[in-house]
Amino acid sequence: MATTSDPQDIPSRFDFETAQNKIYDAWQSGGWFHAVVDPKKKPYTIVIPPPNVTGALHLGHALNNTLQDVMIRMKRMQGFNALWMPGTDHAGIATQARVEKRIKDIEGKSRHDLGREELVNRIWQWKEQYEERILGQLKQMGCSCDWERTRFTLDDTCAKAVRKTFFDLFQKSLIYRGKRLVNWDTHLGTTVSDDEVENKTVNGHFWHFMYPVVDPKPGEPHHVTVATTRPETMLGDTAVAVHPDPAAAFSKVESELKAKLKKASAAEQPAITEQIEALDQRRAEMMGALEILRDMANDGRMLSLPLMNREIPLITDVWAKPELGSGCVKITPAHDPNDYEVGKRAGLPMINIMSPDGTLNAATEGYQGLFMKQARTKVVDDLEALGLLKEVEERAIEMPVSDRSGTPIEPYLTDQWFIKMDTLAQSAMDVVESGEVQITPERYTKGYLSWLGEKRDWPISRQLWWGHQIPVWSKACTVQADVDQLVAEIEALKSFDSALASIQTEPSSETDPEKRAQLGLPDFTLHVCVQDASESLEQELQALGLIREEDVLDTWFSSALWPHSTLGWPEQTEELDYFYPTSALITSRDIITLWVARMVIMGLNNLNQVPFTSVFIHPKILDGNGETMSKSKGNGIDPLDVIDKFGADALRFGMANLTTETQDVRMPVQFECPVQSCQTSIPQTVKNRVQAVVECPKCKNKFRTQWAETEADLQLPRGPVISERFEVARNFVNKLWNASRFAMLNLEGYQPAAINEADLTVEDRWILSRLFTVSQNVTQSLEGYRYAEATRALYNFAWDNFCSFFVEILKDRFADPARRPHAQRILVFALDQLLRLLHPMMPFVTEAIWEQLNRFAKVRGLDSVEEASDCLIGASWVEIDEKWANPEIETQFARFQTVLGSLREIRSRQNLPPKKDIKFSIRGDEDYCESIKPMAGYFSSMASAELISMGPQVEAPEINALIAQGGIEIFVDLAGLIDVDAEIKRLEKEKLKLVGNIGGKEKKLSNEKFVSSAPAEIVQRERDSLEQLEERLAKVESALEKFASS
RNA sequence: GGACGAUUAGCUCAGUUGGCUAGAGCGCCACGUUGACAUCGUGGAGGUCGUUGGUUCAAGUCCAAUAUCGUCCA
Repeated sequence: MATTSDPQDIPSRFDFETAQNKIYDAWQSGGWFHAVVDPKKKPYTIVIPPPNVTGALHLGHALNNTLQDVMIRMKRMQGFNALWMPGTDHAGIATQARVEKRIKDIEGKSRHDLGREELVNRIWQWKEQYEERILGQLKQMGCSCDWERTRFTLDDTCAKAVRKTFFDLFQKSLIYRGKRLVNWDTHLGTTVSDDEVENKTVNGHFWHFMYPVVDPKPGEPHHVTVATTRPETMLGDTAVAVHPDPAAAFSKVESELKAKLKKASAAEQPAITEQIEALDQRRAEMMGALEILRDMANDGRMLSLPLMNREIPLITDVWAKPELGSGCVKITPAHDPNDYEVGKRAGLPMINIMSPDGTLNAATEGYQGLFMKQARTKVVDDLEALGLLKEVEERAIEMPVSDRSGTPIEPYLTDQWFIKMDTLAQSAMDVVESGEVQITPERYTKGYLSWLGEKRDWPISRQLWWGHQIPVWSKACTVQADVDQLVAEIEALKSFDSALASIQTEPSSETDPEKRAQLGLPDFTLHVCVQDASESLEQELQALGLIREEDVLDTWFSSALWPHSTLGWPEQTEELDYFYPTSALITSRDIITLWVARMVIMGLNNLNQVPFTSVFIHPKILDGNGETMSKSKGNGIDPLDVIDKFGADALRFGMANLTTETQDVRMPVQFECPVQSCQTSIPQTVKNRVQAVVECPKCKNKFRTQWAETEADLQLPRGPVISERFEVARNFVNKLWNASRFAMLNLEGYQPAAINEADLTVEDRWILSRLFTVSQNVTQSLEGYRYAEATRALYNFAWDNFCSFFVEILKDRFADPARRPHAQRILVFALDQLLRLLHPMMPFVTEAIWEQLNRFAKVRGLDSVEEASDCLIGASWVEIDEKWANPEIETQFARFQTVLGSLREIRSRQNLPPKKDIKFSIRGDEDYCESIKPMAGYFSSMASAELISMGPQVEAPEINALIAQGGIEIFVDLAGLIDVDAEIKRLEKEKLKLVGNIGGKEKKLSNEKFVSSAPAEIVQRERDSLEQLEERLAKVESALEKFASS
């Protein structure tokens, strides 16, 4: 940014590196980001989707935050009290896993070596470091967040909201504790939610085992065969199931296959027919045996579970599929979701065979201490030794894997806290169905509704240390009398207050009293939930022997409160009153259910008001291969690298430019050679993106990537990963900068004054009319989240209208002292408006130009002049009076553009140097010529062409080049210049094209149906167009004849 | 298995309620640099709109199948 007042010193490139920090500081010190409650203004609020403190921001964040800032800046300029609430998320499991791994890698210590307090301390240190980095990245991008309000999902304000909410739901009995089969991450030692589990297809085996039948009767088999992909779970088997009605099951499968066959295409049919035949054969072979097994089950026959010397029943259950395997299925209720359901239906015991660390527990006798994988080998070997292994099949199996640690998930039966979802989910469905909350693009509402529609209870406890610890103190009570006594004791406590503490009794999950007695299980567990951190009550409860729940809450619990917790809830702050509900939520689609739905639920529960009225779901950025970008793949782009190379404005404009409604976007990425003199772009491939060191194919120097680890590799310079897709935007920034530079260079002697409408030239009216259209378009597009449309409108206007025509025309006018003052005023006004429109997308360069414009033309305007605001960020949004919309002027200007284009084309095809002056004439009707007249002078300045005559009777020069279009003919006098061959070639080509077009039109118009059915105006348009084409053809033909005869 | 999206120029993408010769940027070709900009200017080449059927006077656009890719859910 030039600080001198001499416009000559403005550099021809925008120095964004220097400008960005300076401008950002100025915005901050100007207090532009801080929104204070002001009843006189309308609020506009966005809460940031808080980035996880797990690591630095990636390009997806850059996109997400750009879109928010664009909206906030526009609304701010429109006069709204715009608040963008920033903050970060503690991201429970993700962050803890990350820090634990780091400590393990560097110090070789586990979390248990450190202890809870120390580990949490370490994570706080990590958080401080990454939060600073993340917020720094947002600032570099130009985000205008209200930093004074920055929140963290684990800070005191959020903690208060969490405890209040938990207490409220607990009191309403919407939170409960229960035994459930959960996804267990053995590496991290915690439950993970379904959403944190990824299913992978891997090559595995399908083992067939034989379980001996106890005392088989004559005619009954001595063994039952079961098959499994997880042999080790057999140690926890409590039954084997067979279908209660095999015949019915077979017919059902058969009729399904037949139905499918009917619908199937010819290509698919043979395969299905084959399946039906196989089924028939199988039925014939197996039906008898299955029926015997079914009868045995009904008769209460027992099986002997090998290795464990336990007897387990043969039962009937529909989960057993006669069409698969042996038709029998082993049931392990504590370690498989489907078996769990069977176990519940049949009232089977549920034997947990695993410890939290993933080793087998005492229930497995000889297998205790082995990891599941080791146990698998041993179980298979042992069964084989007993002669009970029948067969091993190779097979692709689905394996659930933890997102966070990459270890296989073990289904595990354990006590967890849940939120009951039925009424809560319904409330969140209602507000979307009624349109109170609107999701854009609309198609995402379907997923939102169907997910909520399942109303699955939400498991909220996590066996972690990093997070909000569950505020519940519990104690087991052997019998009811104990419960009553304990409740009385609690209620008698000095600090007890029924408004602040709520009591729940949880009956044992073991419903059989005898078994409870046998296993020494209590009848009840008493839970006390304490609303606010109250040291005295907590101590008194502990004195009574109650122990605080060690688990923490799912990280999404605190995120769900984000729109109101950040505004101070549960305190009734004036901010909450004023800024809530927020206006828009802008986020990515993968967290619609995890986050968006839950915010709606919690907002409604806590405030009886939706958290936001509009949700925009933006696209995802994929790499050139269509894969999602991620650091673990090596195809991730650091927004800071893009900013370094192209500037923050280019990053932002580029991001907005690819935000269309329908599509995810592919962004091919490259390494950039870090050698200053080289900077070659090296396309990323699946191969080179995982290498630690890459060699530049051009300069042969090596550079390191994110994978570099060895001392030697780390010595190499780093090669950033960038994408050339930001070049367009960078060039656009530069174009704007230079057009503005042109303006500054021509503002000497500028005198502000209102513009007299009568003085406006055609091009002035044209640019005003365009400005009106574009500003409308941009405003409407952005308000509908159609960012790409807005960028296109701005790009085309700024480049094609403003720079290529308006500024070019002004060059001529600036040369004339009489016309200069007016030209200056209109240019200053147009630039002023353009800057405002571009500011939300490209805040830095527009602010830099604004500052210069203020230096040379602080007072400006159209109908009246006034002093412009010091900062563009605080300027008002563009509102052009509709009176300037002028279609006639746009048509008139288009004629000028056509003539100019024709001249350039002739020049190009005749190979005439740009500076070579030419003379030309136009033959056309009066009206046309009249409309060209005011701009006739610009043909000289813009095409070095002099208009020598114009009118209906103009004679063609003896030797000429011709272009006929739009009902006129343009003749360029080429005496002594002409390249006849080029001219003939060109004319013939045009003739060919015209003949083709005319043929098409004639055919269309001779079609009786078209003429009679199509709207009259469409038919007329076709007729006019045909007439014009024919006219043009006649002119081209006569020109050709002339060359032929000469 | 279900839901949703995509398929248009070599590449990345636009294309409103069906209606003039389907657009842009990059890349490519030709020409051009002594005052806004070579991160530029001027001109040009390049597309049977995935495939097949249907509706219509008229289909890139609507409908139905189908193929391929992607995302989410099971």
